[in-house]
Amino acid sequence: MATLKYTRQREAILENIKHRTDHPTADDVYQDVSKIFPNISLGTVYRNLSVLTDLGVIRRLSTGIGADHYDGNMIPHNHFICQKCGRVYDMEDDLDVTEIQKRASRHFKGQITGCSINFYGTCESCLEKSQSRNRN
Amino acid sequence: MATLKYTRQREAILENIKHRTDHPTADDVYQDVSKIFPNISLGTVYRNLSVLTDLGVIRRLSTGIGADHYDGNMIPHNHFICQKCGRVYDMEDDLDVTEIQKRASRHFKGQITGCSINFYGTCESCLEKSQSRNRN
DNA sequence: TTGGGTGCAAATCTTTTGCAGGTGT
DNA sequence: ACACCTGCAAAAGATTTGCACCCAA
Repeated sequence: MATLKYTRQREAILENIKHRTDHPTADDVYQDVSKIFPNISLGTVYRNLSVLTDLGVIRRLSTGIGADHYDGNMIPHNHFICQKCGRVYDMEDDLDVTEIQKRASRHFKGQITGCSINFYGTCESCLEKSQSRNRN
Repeated sequence: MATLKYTRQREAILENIKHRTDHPTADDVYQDVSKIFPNISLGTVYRNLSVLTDLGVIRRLSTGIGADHYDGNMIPHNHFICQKCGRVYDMEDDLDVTEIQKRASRHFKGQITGCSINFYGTCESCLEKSQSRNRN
């Protein structure tokens, strides 16, 4: 099997994701890491994001709006996706995904390894924007 | 505002989605509807799937694996997404999304209009396939 | 030394869009 | 007639991949 090999690029990418809380896209990470490695390529970023996701070190969030986002916070939590601006927010709910997953497994013949709960709507920031537009 | 106008293409697309239970992609629908309208274009299928989704007549499912899928069943239910084959399955769980959404709204300043719960893993069919491979 | 990793560019896949002509209402 | 819709094709956006060179182990 393939043995992972250390690279400064991969470290920088992981560092970047772990140290930010805004759920960046691959391109967001690329923009940031380019400041340290001006020659890094977007392909390398994509490859490493996939590797890190497969390792379970970071989490990929498919929002259904534009590019996938990535989350360095592996403590189980759910997300809100703004359908106006596409931004991803952490939810502070009391949903125990582990328990939900266990219950769902009882009625299902396949193997369930994960569960994600996404909320959709308009974020506070976008609500305010449309309110000020309506005042005109 | 734009008033909807009847077209045979749109009817055929809606018919197709409503009468199948396999959560087709835009291209799946295109393949099927092409049998009735050989000249229909993929663009028309995409446009109509968006219109119907916006109307709330069908539901768009973003799986994070390849193309979006569509669901003609508007009775609230959740989905399982096989990470091996990308297929989408209906879940028969007892999760009350309305209640979950209401509870989440209490801790959130934006406006929540929807919630989707996705389960991930390997479906029964793909489990069997990998079992038979291991016997070799 | 060698197999994984990188940068670059091309390719792929999915979805959107501009436009000219067609069609419900 | 007037919008809305369609087919076609090109464009756009996101992600993957082939390849030659590089580098950590």
